[in-house]
Amino acid sequence: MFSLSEENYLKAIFHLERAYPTGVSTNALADEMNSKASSVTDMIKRLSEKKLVAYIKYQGVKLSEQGRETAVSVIRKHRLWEVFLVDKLGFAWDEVHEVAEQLEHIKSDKLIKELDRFLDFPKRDPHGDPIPDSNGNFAASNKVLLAELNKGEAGICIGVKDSSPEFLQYLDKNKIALGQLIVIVEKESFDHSMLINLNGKEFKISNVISSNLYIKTS
Amino acid sequence: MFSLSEENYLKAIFHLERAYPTGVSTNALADEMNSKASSVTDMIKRLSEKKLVAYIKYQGVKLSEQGRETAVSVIRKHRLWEVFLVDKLGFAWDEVHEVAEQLEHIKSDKLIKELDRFLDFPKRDPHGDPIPDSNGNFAASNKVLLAELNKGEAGICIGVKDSSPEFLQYLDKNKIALGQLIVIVEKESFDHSMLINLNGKEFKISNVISSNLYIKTS
DNA sequence: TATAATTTTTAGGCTTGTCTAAAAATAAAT
DNA sequence: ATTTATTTTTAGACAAGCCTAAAAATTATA
Repeated sequence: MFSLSEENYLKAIFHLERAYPTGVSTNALADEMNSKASSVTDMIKRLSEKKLVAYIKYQGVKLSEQGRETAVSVIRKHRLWEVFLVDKLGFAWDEVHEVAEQLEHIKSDKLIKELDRFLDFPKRDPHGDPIPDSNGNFAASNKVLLAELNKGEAGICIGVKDSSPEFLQYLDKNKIALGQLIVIVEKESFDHSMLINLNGKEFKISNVISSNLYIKTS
Repeated sequence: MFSLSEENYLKAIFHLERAYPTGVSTNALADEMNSKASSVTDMIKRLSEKKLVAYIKYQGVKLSEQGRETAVSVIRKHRLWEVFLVDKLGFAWDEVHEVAEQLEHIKSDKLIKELDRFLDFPKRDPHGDPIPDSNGNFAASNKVLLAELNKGEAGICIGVKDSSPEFLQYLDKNKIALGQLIVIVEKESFDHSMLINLNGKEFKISNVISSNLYIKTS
């Protein structure tokens, strides 16, 4: 069993490994954890002693197999709880993160197994992020950012990159929900803004928006 | 906001106050918390500085109004989660305690409000213990121990005093569930064992059993 | 390639929550 | 009413996690 703090560090390293494939830097982790570099060095040493990460001084950290398993299990729990909060308790998708941050640390295999069943084995959380299965495997998804599509192309919105309340509320306000078909009517080459069609209604969005929406095209 | 440890101490003090109305002793608390008397003294000092308990050296502790509120709120959360685990996730009543011990510390007013609604505002947990309302009030109940009844009397089983897995499994095995009508056919004055009638079947139980079953007679 | 800037680590300190061992206070017993 | 036993508190230590400030290592720049 690992502490709450250890689990949070592992989760952060997991998320940062995509951006830092050669090793997650101390400062990047400190930034992600809202802590100081010295605290990160301390924790990394502890995680390294427990064989949860591979650590070489001045070269950042990588998760070990066991570290990855633990991180993914926490992410699985986080996302299942998010589904619970939205589907069963009526939370909005911008309200779930903080509570799920707490619930993800509850330790009980049976609880997660039964929760998964109770929720009917969901594959994605309310923000469209994939829920890893109990073996730690993520469903492969051919998602692409809306910003990468061109005029005339279309696809279904399947997730958000930025899941801040501000962005999610913007989407709610403009009736952009997961599952929504989006057709690109025009694309401005200068600022990369787009004119999109949602259920017959045309709507203009900036590149900031299109760079934070995941689309399934196939 | 209080720490996990502080919440657990407040909860323990709350439960012990019934047995120690003049003040909960350091040793009793240490015993309940599975810790040492010196640790308890330390924590009591911290709780006292935060005005959660009234503490006089060598005379034990009592909860302040704020301490009681906090303890009751934790108990409310514990019992609501127990209902969730049994009613929604299919846990047995002897499997819920450990998980509820973790879930009771999740901090979110909205979560508890919505959970309560989702569970249809339950009044009792799976062991028959009352769930305090959001103002901290317990429903008054005229429950009595089965052991206190005499030959010829009858009542409905509404709760357990001992909620250990061993006792709960004993009850399951012998088909004694909450809501069950129990009639006392005979009572042995020597060892206080009883012959009881459950749905027409007669069954003998010792005083240990009857002293741990709550009955509603009215 | 030396120097400057940045990143990372070390050193030392703080709080929470725990412990053991010893001292002090209270309660029990002769 | 002393002595004995028990309970409670104090003193001092320790680990986890965090911090600041300073030193060391690395990277960038002139």
